[in-house]
Amino acid sequence: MISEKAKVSKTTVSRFLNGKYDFMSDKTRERIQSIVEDLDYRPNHAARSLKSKKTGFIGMTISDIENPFSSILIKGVSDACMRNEFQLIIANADNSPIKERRDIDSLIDRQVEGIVIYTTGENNEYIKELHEQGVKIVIVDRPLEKLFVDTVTTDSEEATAKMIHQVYQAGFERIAFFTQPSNNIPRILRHKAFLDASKQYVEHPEKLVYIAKEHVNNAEEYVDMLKDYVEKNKGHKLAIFTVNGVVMLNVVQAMNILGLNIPKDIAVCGYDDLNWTNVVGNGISVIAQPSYEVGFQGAKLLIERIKNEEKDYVPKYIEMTSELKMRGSTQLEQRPVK
Amino acid sequence: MISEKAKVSKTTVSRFLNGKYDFMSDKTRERIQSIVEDLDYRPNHAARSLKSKKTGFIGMTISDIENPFSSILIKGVSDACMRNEFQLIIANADNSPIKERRDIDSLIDRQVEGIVIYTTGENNEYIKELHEQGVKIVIVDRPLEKLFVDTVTTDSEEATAKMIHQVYQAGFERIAFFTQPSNNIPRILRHKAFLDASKQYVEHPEKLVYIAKEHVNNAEEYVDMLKDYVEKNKGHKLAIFTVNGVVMLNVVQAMNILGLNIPKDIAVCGYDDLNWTNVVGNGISVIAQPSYEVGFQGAKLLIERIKNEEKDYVPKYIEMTSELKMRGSTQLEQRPVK
DNA sequence: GTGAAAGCGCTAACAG
DNA sequence: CTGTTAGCGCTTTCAC
Repeated sequence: MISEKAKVSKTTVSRFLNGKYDFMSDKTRERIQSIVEDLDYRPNHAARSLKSKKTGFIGMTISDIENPFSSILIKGVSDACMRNEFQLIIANADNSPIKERRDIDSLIDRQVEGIVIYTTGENNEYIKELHEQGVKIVIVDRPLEKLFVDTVTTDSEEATAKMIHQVYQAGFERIAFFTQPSNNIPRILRHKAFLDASKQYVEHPEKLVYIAKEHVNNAEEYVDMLKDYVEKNKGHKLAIFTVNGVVMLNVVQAMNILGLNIPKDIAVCGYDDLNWTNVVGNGISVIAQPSYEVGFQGAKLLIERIKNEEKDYVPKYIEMTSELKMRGSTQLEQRPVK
Repeated sequence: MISEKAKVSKTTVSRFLNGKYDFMSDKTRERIQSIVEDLDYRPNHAARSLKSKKTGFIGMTISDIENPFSSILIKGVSDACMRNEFQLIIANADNSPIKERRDIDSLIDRQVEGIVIYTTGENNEYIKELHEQGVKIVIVDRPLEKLFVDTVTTDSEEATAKMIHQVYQAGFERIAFFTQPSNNIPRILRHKAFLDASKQYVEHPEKLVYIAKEHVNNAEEYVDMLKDYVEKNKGHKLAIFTVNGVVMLNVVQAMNILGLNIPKDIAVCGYDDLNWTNVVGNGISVIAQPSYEVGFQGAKLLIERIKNEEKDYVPKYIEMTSELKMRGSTQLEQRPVK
């Protein structure tokens, strides 16, 4: 098509399209250029991929796209892809490990050159298998149990410990840990950090752990846990640490239902730094994870792996630092209103 | 590969892979089947696309993926795609019309079979051009000025009017409209609906319109607007209607800074039903848009268009009904705490 | 029922 | 500097 009009071979056109201008005269280049622009010509990606074995696709599986946490992570990944001329394909696992597996398969079918996995946490074996088969993978945010593959995550243990210490030292006498089942590493780490950090302030921190059901926004369940906590710890200055943003929202909601005030009745702190947290009460103290950076660095790492095929793979582990944003919710004295 | 092992031609294998079992004996079918399973064989999508002209890709551009509103819309689109065996490719325009254009181009380059556009609102001409060139497009959430192409959206005018009426009738004497520049249709519609509905309750509703800058979370700007509103309307029961969730968050934040109480000092209502809105104060009254459905129906419509090529294109316009969720923020008397 | 052959649109090796 | 040739992995005619 182009080649005919320009009276050159398609090889030359191909060269032009790939920017190999050294291999042709200026005149040829200009001639092709004008025709390409004239026709607004778009090379066919499928054909290109077929021949070159490079699709320019990167896949990403998301444990739950509805989680507000996900969007900023996606943005980081997406930006890193764009900058390197990769096109991102996203698959939403909807919190289902089965769907996650299917998603990964489907991405591989599409010949993605690498996969960014924000995992449900229950496909470790399968991911390992794929990695060993040579599928390029990077794990973001939620590490796998064994670090056999590149991973970018945040410092759950340190950040959690720091927050617990700060809140105890602010004068609160009990901190409860509101969490969900420990089916992924960050939760396990945060749980552990909570117990470790707490034991120097209270006798039985494990009694202060409340585990809510996963994937359910059940106000009642939280109301019950809250009641239990208040009852068993009467006469003390209470606080709650939430394992993630979903739990935090539920806790705040349950407190509203019970007419409990933050922080007068119970202080609240924890993950994540969602945009509403500085709008509730006098602001909730939160741990802000560098999610954009996690996504961006993760994808960058993956792209490096794709570009530089190395013989001996040594998995990289990058842990990014979270920031504590201390706000009104963890002060003993409530900030005067007005 | 497969064909060798099964001692049949690749034609037959191809037939098998495409489920054309009528064209082969049971024995052949079984033989191929077992080999395919053995080798865990995955057909190459690029090659398939090249020949068949069907990539099985659907593209989607998002005006701003960080907007919490986007994720649920994406989910709807994604689900509809999955169900029809399309793979979704997402591109984030980051609120930039220029990037949006590039994204669309890039998707077309990838030979997507159709594009779902959640537009920044400033590429109408270009979208029209593409549509006329035969690119399959569906517009979701934010309609274009002229409805020349399939569109799925919500009933902005009706919902806004309803909310305004309800709040005035609840006894509030002024409702301010906090918005952003009218660079997309829903905002224009909501603005219009606000003015229309308000004029039977106040003299100059246009004086109650406050336009914040776009894309900026500038607490100060909102604080200033808020002060202005309070000052100019002293002695009245005040309310605010927000054009979207971003504005709502900013308004609530600014009220916090000023120490203003919802709804005692000012009632707040508007778009959108973000998960935190029932956790602030006694809950904020909101308009809940059926975003998932908009995404799902939009993609479904697009897929129908892809599957049934028709001669004369008559654009469809689907308007879905939003739900008003009335909560504590618009009650004259504050619900007693505790 | 099955296969041979052609070709989708492109890139890469080799030749000139 | 440029073109010829082969072929990526699949589908699709057409022939047997």
